[in-house]
This record gives sequence, C-alpha cells and structure tokens, in this order.
Amino acid sequence: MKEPTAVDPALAREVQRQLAILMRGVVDCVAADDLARRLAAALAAGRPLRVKLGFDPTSSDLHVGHAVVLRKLRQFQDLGHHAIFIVGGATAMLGDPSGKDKTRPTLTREQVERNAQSYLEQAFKVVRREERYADGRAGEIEVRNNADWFLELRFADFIRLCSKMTVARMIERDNFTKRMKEGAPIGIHEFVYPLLQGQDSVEVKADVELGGTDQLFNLLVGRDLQADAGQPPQICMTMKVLPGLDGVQKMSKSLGNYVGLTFPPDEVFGKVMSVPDALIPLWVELLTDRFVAEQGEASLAAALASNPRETKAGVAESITAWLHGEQAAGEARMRFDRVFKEKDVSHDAPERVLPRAEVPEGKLWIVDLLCRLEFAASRSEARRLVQGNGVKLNGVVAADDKLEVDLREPVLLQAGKRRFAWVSVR
RNA sequence: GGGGAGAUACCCAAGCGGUCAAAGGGGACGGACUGUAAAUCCGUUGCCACUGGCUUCGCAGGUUCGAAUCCUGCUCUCCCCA
Repeated sequence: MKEPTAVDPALAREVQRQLAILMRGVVDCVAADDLARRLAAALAAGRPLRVKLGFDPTSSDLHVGHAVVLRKLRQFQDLGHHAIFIVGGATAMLGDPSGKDKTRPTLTREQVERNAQSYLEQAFKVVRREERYADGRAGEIEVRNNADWFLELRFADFIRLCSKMTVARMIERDNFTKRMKEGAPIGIHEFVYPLLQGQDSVEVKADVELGGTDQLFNLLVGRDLQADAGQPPQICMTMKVLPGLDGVQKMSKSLGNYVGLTFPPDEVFGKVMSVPDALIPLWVELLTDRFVAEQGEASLAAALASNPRETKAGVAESITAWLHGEQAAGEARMRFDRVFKEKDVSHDAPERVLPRAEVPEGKLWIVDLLCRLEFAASRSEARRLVQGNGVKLNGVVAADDKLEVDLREPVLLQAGKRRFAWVSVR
C-alpha cells in the first residue's frame, strides 16, 4: 500500500529523523513500514505513540542489560512519545521461559511485591517520570502492574485466552524445541506466559512494544491477541541482547556476569573495564550515545585498534556517568588508574575496623582475618588463598597460613587484585 | 494405563562393593604475563582441624566388617507404546 495522501515534507523529515534514532541497536522491527506510517499519523495528529515495556520483578536488581531496552524507551520519551512501564506482578510468579534452557522457579506474591518497588526506583535512573508530548502537553509515564488484571481473571476467561494459541505454534520456538530434544522438562505454565504478556498489550492498547531479541515470540503473540481484540497490532521492536561480563552468556544476575544499576561508581567502572575487548563495539552501540554516525563507527574501530584500553576507559566512564553523574565517573576513573595502573592501593583502600574485644592481644590469625572481612567464604578457602600467594600485607606477599597478623598499627591487607582494605582495631 | 531409562559436587560427566572427598571437561578463584581484555602457562576448587576428623553421590530405610556402587519403599525426570 502506498501513502494515501501527499506527505508534508517537514513531517516526512521528522519521521525520518525519529526513525534514525529509534532504529539504533534494533534487530527486528515487525512491521517496520507500519512504524513509519504510525509515527507519521501520530505526529500529524499531535498524539504520542503508546510504547510498552515490561519487566518481571523476579529479582531485586536491574542491570545495564535491562538498560538497553530502558534506554530505547527513554528515546521514545525524548521524542515526545508516551511510555508504559509494565511491572509483571503476575507474570513474575510464572517465570518467562524466553532465553532459558531451564524452567524458572516460580515466585510468591510477597517476593514479587518486594522486588517491584526497588525495580521502579532503578528504572527511573534511565527512563523519566515526566513526559512532554509533541503537541506541548505534559504528562507522565504510565506504570501498570499486570497483577491488577490477571489476579482477578475469571477461570472461563483464562481458558478463552488459552484457546487463542496452539501447541504447534508454541513448540516452534527454538528454546522449547531445544529443551524437548534434550529431554528437558517443560511446564504447562510456561506455555501460558506468552499469552499473558500478549494480553498486557491488549490491556494497555500498545502501539509499540520493546524487548530483547529473545522476546520476539512473546511480542508477536501480543500482535495476534490485539488483532483478535479489534486493536491495531503493535509494532514489535527487539533489541540486541547485551552479553555479560564473561562475553558469552546473556547478562543476568543469576550468572553473576552483570553490572547492576545500583552499583557504586567504582564498581561500575571496574566491571566495564573487565568486559572482553571484542564486545566493546556492542557495548558502545547499546549503552552509549558515542560514535553514533557512520563515520563514527569507523572512528570507533580506529580508536579500538590504536588504543583499546583508553577507548574502553572512555566507555566505562560514560556508562558510569549516566548512572552517577560526570563528576563521580571522573573520580572513579582516577581511582581505577591509581589502583590498577600504578598499583597503588594505599590511597583508595576502604577502612575496616575490628572491635578490640575480638582481637585480644592485638593479633589475629591471617585465616581468621580474611574470613572476618569476608575476603574468603570459609577458612579452607582463606587458607588456600594464602598458600596460593594471593594475599599481601602492606604490599608484601604473605604465604604463611599460620601467620599471626599484628594489628596494633593499621595494616593494608590485599586478597587477590580486587579486595583490599586498611584494617585497624578500635 | 503399559513398558523402558535415569537422578553423582557450581554445571556437564565418569565411577557400579573396599585403594572414592569421588576421574575428565567446563566454570570459578589465585599466581605468572598484561590493559581488572584476549591467548598461554602454573596452582586451587566440600567443611573443620592439620597429615587426622566430619559431612557429601535424589529422599528414607535395609543388607554388609565396609556402599555413590547391592536390596526395599518414596519423590522427581526423560523416552517408547496406548
């Protein structure tokens, strides 16, 4: 179908401008030409698009992997569109099978509610509460909890919802196919999940839904359900999934390969520095606004080739900056250089004080000390750490696991490269 | 409903009466080399004491001088047939 009317050139330019911004980092956009059309229609009518993004509060932390789609949502807001943030209060109890080769544990209602609160606070580090639309009207982000409609759902309605999907379509999904091949179990409840997520789109009348590439199936179900309900089917935009610090697996809290949105500046900076080089272009694309233009990509490649370390530090600094501000980011970078480049830990080691009562003669066994500071999880581990030359006292390797550490003066204790503290007794 | 296979440490996986705290790989951690990158090499990888004890091989019992290994029951999973 062709555009039915002659298009205002200014409007067409604005649509192109918005599309250019919105398509960055996007893998699939179903149906892309429909997006252009809807943008034009919305702009012409001075009404914002309704853009939906949902998260299940399955743990209490969001990380920069979540931030990829949150940033996309923010871009929509910045362009004058309306964000709808769905807290998956009901769906979290189910567990999304997407991208999982295992059944997720189901959560209780209490756990979910506890998580949802901190989730929102963290999300607002990236998206904004206040919105301003193309026609100048002010508004604010719409936060909805799908527990509000699902926990009340009548059984008959639930069955009706289930009837809208077939088993054949369900098991087309590669992660289900894979699990079947491996003989791994698949719970019936996992089949229900995409239907619920799709129903959310019907409830909020979404124009666009965002998600990771692993979400495409769920997003598409939303289109079907909307069409079934007589709504125009939403545009589904999927973003590249951010690999975690290990460079292989998707970033996730349970794998421990993540950078949390609540991490302190030093930790954000440090974690980003430990990202494998090969991933840097992807991190730049998904998490920064640097090197946007096409020649920018060339200059990124050049920068990486000539000085990978400094380039990475720049990326680390800008990610730290949007979570903690420019100043904190600059300081984190400085401390990082001092600790890891100049290997001088003494300025930046935090102070750890032990109560005098626990250190009777001003001395403490080195193994106990490491456990006390939680530098080691058990005495055996502490002992191994010492025996493996992993512990330094005042900059000198301490390889004797029987050593009694004299704590009458403050001591600079280091375990491995990253754990260190000034230890004193008071 | 019938028949078959299986459950081993963070994960995969060997072991099928003693020499098993349990091979091998992955991961993780520490060390060397570095840029808290990659690659490589070395070491460690149940807990507590220190060359001894305790707990661990789905869960509960039993046989045995002795079990991850044999028997019984239970729980869970997968496959084939209906």
